[in-house]
Amino acid sequence: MLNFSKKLIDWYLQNKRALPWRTTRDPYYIWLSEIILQQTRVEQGTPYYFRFTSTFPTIKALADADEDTVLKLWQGLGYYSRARNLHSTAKKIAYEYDSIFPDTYKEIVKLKGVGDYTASAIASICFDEPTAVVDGNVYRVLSRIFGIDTPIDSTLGKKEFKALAQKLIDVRDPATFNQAIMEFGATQCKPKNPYCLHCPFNTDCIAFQQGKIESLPYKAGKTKVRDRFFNYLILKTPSAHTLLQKREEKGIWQGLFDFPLLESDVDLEKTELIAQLDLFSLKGVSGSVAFKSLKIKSIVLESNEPIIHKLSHQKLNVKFWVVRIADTSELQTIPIADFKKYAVPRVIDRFMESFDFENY
DNA sequence: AACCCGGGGGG
DNA sequence: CCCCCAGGGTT
Repeated sequence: MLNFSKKLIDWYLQNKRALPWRTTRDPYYIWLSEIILQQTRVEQGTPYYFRFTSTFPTIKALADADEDTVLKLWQGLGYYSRARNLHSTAKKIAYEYDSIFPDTYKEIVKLKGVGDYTASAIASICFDEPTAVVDGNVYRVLSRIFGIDTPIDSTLGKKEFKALAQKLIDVRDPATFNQAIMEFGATQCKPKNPYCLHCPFNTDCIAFQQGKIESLPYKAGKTKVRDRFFNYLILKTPSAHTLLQKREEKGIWQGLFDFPLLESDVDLEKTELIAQLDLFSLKGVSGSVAFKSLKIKSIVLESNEPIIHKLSHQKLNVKFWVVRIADTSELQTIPIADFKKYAVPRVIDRFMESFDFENY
């Protein structure tokens, strides 16, 4: 096509949104925005961008924070490894690179939590390096305009689209080109109901000409969702304390806190739960503590129906059980009033918003 | 190559 | 209900 880049950039200059990170080329802010925006819509990520830039105005401020503080600020955004890698990389840049952000794609892509897309975005936007970004928007725009049906979730597809984007990029202004193609995908060449009728490419676009807009981009993979059954035990002592435990192991919500969790293969009734509690243990002050060894006063299921919490590839069936126990020195309990200081999964935060600890 | 990792919103 | 979002890491 003749002058793809010029058409695209002309469209962009007329239609771009005023986004907060578009007022700077400081690699710290661009990097931060890119990490926040991974698999995340602009509207969802923007409040977090403001939160982070105001709490941590410099990369050193971020580096010097506790990981728990960073995770708390990230709470609710999901994909928490992004926050852990963000913090780890901030420390590295602050203390090994004297707070100087690396300035080439080759060096940037080595950073933890930074892949091909993010490195290309930072290198082009901050340092004018002509390396093409390929995100979900770019797949959509290129697959449609050029009529490419190679699966975007295949190795071949990734290579093919990267090469095409790299061929098309405007080496005179890669920063604008990269942002333009993403903006175009986000607001014009949308997944559903794109604005084809007044699209600057509608005479070129193969998908539009052939009526294939709905079927492109093509994805081969199918994500299968597995069912899990979570029983959270909300301990309550006479002094209004409860127990939160940090999730250290790999898996969902690593680094966040939650209540003692008994996972089962199926949904449990109260008698079944009590049977399984025989073998259940908690993280205690010194080693694990058998649930049986506690002085149980009552166990009450908070709501009859499990709360359904959907993740991309898991369907969580969550029940909250309130367990009144006697005071014990075996457990490092916290005042329930301190709950809000901890980074917790969304499903727990939401539950606690409408839960009255006093009633039990 | 396949799988894992959150949460929200649009249609 | 399904799909997608300024993807990256691990196995």
